[in-house]
This record gives sequence, C-alpha cells and structure tokens, in this order.
Amino acid sequence: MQQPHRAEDAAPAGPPRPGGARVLVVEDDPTVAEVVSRYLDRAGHAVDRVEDGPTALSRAAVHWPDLVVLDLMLPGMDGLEVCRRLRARAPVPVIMLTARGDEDDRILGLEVGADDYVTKPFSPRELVLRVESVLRRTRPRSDLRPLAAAGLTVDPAARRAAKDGDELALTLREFDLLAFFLRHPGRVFSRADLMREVWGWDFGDLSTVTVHVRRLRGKVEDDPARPRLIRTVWGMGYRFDPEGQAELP
Amino acid sequence: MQQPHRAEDAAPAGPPRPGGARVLVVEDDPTVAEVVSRYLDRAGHAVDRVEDGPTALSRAAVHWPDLVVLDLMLPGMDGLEVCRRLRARAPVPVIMLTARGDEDDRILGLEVGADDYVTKPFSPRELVLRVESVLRRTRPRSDLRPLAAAGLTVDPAARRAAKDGDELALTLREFDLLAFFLRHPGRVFSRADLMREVWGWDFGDLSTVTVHVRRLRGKVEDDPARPRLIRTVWGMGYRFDPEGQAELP
DNA sequence: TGCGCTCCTTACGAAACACGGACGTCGCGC
DNA sequence: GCGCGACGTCCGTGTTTCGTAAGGAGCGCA
Repeated sequence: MQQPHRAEDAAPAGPPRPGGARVLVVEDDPTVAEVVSRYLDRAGHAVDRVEDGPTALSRAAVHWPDLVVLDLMLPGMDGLEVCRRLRARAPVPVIMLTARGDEDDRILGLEVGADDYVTKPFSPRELVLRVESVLRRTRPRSDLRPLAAAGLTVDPAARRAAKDGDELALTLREFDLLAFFLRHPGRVFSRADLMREVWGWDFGDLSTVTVHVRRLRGKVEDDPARPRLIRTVWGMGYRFDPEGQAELP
Repeated sequence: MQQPHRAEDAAPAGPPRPGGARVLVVEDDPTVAEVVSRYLDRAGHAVDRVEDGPTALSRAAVHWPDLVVLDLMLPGMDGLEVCRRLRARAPVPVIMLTARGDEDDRILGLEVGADDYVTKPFSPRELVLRVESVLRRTRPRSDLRPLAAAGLTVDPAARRAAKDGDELALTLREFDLLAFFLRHPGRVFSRADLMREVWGWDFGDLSTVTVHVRRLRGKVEDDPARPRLIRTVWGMGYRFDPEGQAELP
C-alpha cells in the first residue's frame, strides 16, 4: 500500500511474458532507468521502476520480483541497505549497478550477496545478458514446477526424471532438453531454436543438438530407432508428441 | 542446384523470402552500405538502401520496413532525428551504427529507442546476427496461427496438417504450399507468385511449382484427378477454394 | 478437326538431411 | 596419476525430398 508519488514510479508492469521474469529496477537517474527498463521490457520481462530504497521495499512487498536491478548510489537509503533488507525477507537475485572502478563498492555489493554487478557506464545489452544469466542460475519456481506427459515425469527441482515410474539416468543436457520438450509439447523447434533455448548459445555446431536428441531418445523411447515421443520433422527440427500416435503406414 | 541469388542493388527491394524481413539500410558510406546490404541479402532479407534521412523517411512511407539499420552520423538530418520521426509513425525496430567508444551517442541512441546498436568498425556477420536477434524479439509470430478450411486443418507451430481429422504426411514444401493457400483462400496465384511467396525465389523453373501442386493434390484432394480444393485457373495459375463446390456440368 | 499452348503425369539423378558410430577433450572422483 | 563419464565434433551411410526433364493429355481457338 505505497503511495505512488511519481508518475514514473507507477509503471504498472503487468505479468511477464512466458519465459520472462518480473524485474524491479531501482535507479534514481531517470535516463539510465529508462534505457534499462526499455531493454528489459523488450527482452520480454515485466519491469517495475522505482527511484529510491523505501519505495523499492514497499513495491517488492506488493509484487515480489524475480530479480532486482539495484543502483548502489541512491539518495537516502543506499543500495547495500536495500539489498540487505530485501534479502532479509527472501533470497531474491540482485544485480548491482556500480560506478566504474569503484572497487570497494563492488566488493561490498558482492559481500551483501549480489549475484552479479555491472559497472557504469554499461551496455544495456550486457545488462540484459547478465539478467538472463542470473535468472538461469537462480531459476524461479515457475521453472521448478514438475512436469508430466506421456508416461514421463520430470521434476526440475530435484532434477529427477522417470519413465513409467522407473527413474531415468539423464545427464545435465539430456535433462534440460527433455524438460524443455515437456514444457513445450506439440511444437516444432529447429536445431537452432533448441541450441538457443536449451544451450543458451546463439550459434554453434547444430549437430550437437542432433547427437543429444539421439542420446535422449536412447533413454526415453521404447524403440529408439522408431521414436514416438520426440519426433523428427524433416527439414525443420524436432517435436515432442505427448500423444505418441503410431506411425503412419 | 543452388538457389538463385536475389538481385542485390540499391533499388527498391522485392518481397523478402518467407523467413526474411524487409530491412531498410540508412548509410551514407557506399562501401559500408554495400557490404551490409550484401550480407543481409544473403541472409534472405529484402534490403532497401538509402543514403540520407529524408530519403529514408520517404522510402519508409512507400514500403514500411520490418527493421531499420541506421547510421548515427548522416549528412543533414542525423540518425537520431530519423529514428525519432520513424518512431513517431510506428514502433519499428531500429539497429544503430555508431562510432566506437562514442558513449554519448550510444546512450542517446538508446534513449531514442534503438533496439540494439553496433559499433564501427563491425563485422557484417555480427550485424546480421543482431538483426535476426532483434527480429526474433520483436516479431510476433502471427504466422504460427492455426488455420482451418474445408475440412483441412493446418497448425504451423506443430507443422501438422490434417484432413477430416486424419493426419497428412506432408513434406516441407507441401506443407508451406498448403499453409499459403489456406492463408489466402479464393485468390488466384500464378506459378511465379507461388515461387516467390512460398519458395522465396524470384526466378526459377516454374514447373517445379506444378509438380509440387500435383503432389499436394495427391494427398489433399479426394479425387486428385478432379481437384476441388486446389483449382487450376487456366492460363492464370491456381486458386484454393474453401467451398470446394462440384464441377459445373 | 487440327494446331498451339498450357497443364498433368511420371520418372530419375542429385542434393539435402538425419542418423549411428566413433573419436578427442575436458573435468571430476578415486 | 588414472579411469570414467559427459560433451562436442566429425565422418560414412542410408533415406527422404527436391528440382528438372520429357512425353502425354486437356483446353481454347480458328
């Protein structure tokens, strides 16, 4: 129940798009705040903007963020204090914005438990990358939701997977790949899509994907030579079919 | 059998290939413009090249681009102003070309709302990657919307097609062809039209289209010898008839 | 009816593609 | 140090798909 005294503070921030996160940006310089918000928004995240520490705390109370981008230098309560108080409530991921070469601040920020930091002046693009990197590491509960389809169960929190009740011994990549397929059933993904979504690479040898799909099939499919779950869509990529219909004659 | 190269010139570009976009390149240095255009063209995009701001605006008025590659330093109206004016009309994605280390320009560009920037000197390949990254972020994949007509259903996201509930085993080209017809029911398209829209080729052997239409008919029509869905319009081309009325006697 | 043009049909060679097997490297635990 | 598993890469092979050619059928017109 905070009082939005500034128009900019009242940035509504609806729900994030699928794959996106709710990000709270705490920054008193309106220019920087604007640029950062725009970039994060474009990257598919829902952005809350506030200008000082107290507002940040109250906003977080209303809408707990998946991640906080926090300027170290703030009027009144400084970034470190904000970070501490947020952390006192729950272990939210934090990325600090610090002045260049301000070694002490950097150390301090990391001591308080920032997950990453970016020095000013910074590239907004870099910030977005760091945000997504941190999100990948700290992956919020939506990605920890258990999944199940076609006799397969995947528990991302425990990193366990099973087929018809029997536990599967999957490697890291195989697990991520299977989890991704279960999250997006019935859709075709090109090898490049998978490399981007599962590996996090924008380019690379696409045969890597092929090989990992094969290894995954070897563990998941009844008959790996005739896959029914992870189908090949010729010339396009792969698709996870929960239905698993029989082959056409 | 390699694909014919698209015309790479400074003239107004034709329609982009299916996966490509219409890109407006605003750059006064002819060398840079040439290299950039060539690379984007090779990547399957339709490139419009102009040398200054006013021309960019008028060109955009004629053919609104999917994305703009904009040099920040232009004679007369500078890049920022061009960006502002374009944005005033519609939120087109913009990638800025800036001088290295020109921090102020970079920030300025981002304030105006550039989606990304590349610092000179740059690798043309990197630019292409950024263009496609921005397009991925900004382009709503409306072409993934499911389609249905005349007992046919086509789901581009899953790349599945069915006739009266029975799944059709279509090849890549057949699928794209059918999807195109379903997107444009009741209109006649010449073989050249289809070759351009579905294949993305500006020229080539038109009998290729004929053969693929025949193969598609073989899988889609009740009686391929007397097609009711994909009609031949003599001397014109083909037309998809959702009504599928019987032949006149 | 015959002619010219368009469209259909079939067949074939070649390219593109997916797959399986195997190899080298790296990191980790023993 | 040594062995092992995970991972990324490469190569040979079988299959699918594609584009083109060539002959036959159908349509429109004189």
